[in-house]
Amino acid sequence: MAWKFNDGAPIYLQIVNTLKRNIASGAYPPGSRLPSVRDLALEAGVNPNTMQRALSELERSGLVNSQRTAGRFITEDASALLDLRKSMSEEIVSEFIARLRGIGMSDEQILDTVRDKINSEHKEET
Amino acid sequence: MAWKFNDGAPIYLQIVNTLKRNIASGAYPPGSRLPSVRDLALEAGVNPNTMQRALSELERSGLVNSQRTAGRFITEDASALLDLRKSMSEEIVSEFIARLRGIGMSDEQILDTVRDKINSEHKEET
DNA sequence: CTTATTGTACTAGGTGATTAATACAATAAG
DNA sequence: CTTATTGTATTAATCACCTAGTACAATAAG
Repeated sequence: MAWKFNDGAPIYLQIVNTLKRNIASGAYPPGSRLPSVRDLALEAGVNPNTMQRALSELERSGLVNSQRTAGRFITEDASALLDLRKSMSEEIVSEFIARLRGIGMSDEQILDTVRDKINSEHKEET
Repeated sequence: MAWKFNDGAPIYLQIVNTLKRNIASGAYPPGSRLPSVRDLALEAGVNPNTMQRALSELERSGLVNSQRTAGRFITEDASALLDLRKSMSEEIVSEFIARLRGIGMSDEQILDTVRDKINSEHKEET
């Protein structure tokens, strides 16, 4: 089934984020082989060129490396993966706090909001 | 000085968000008059048409109303502003939690991360 | 060796976003 | 009344993104 592309941002950038997320979460383990460009494109429901472009971006960041005819592989570099995870959460948290402050919320309110949200979801155990 | 446009999302959508943020935070008080389309475009560093498009979007959501030649005004509807603030924070928090969960973080880790981030910033009082 | 698969490159076309340059009616301000 | 300002509409041109289709060299698999 095709992946979901929400905002108006370029699809290839959204794909990059999705792939990064899958790498950071371990869904694509270190050293594992990625599906081929064509298969990934089919899976995502986009043109192979678009997927190729997204993968080229990942290449530049060193998270994956391509071996001409054997396929693409996730880096074995454990520290790179730790860095990825850390930098991603850093960015996500910073952006989150900045956004809520931007609409006039205090730090206490921000923390409370997160706590409430998590707790309210845990209550929904029917 | 021109506004900052980060991601690859369409500028007019980013402008809509910026304006919503300014309304939600009270930077643009209820009933107050917005700068003209041309002035806002100049301030944001975009073409007047782009600003016009963003403002038309805001119009549809009922947050502002235009009076032909007198200018544009923020709605006086206090409840609409409360709703805006609430829905914006709802969306921001939901997206935030989903993102961190997406890279494999537990709810406890998420809460800790926010707490740490806020506390670490408070330490920086030279 | 033969063949299928892989990453990669290239051209072309369509679409939407953005800019540019005007133009106009309504009206607040003088 | 006259004038400047306002929101709004229109047309055209440019650019990035996306899709489509094709092609090629390298190599793993048979």
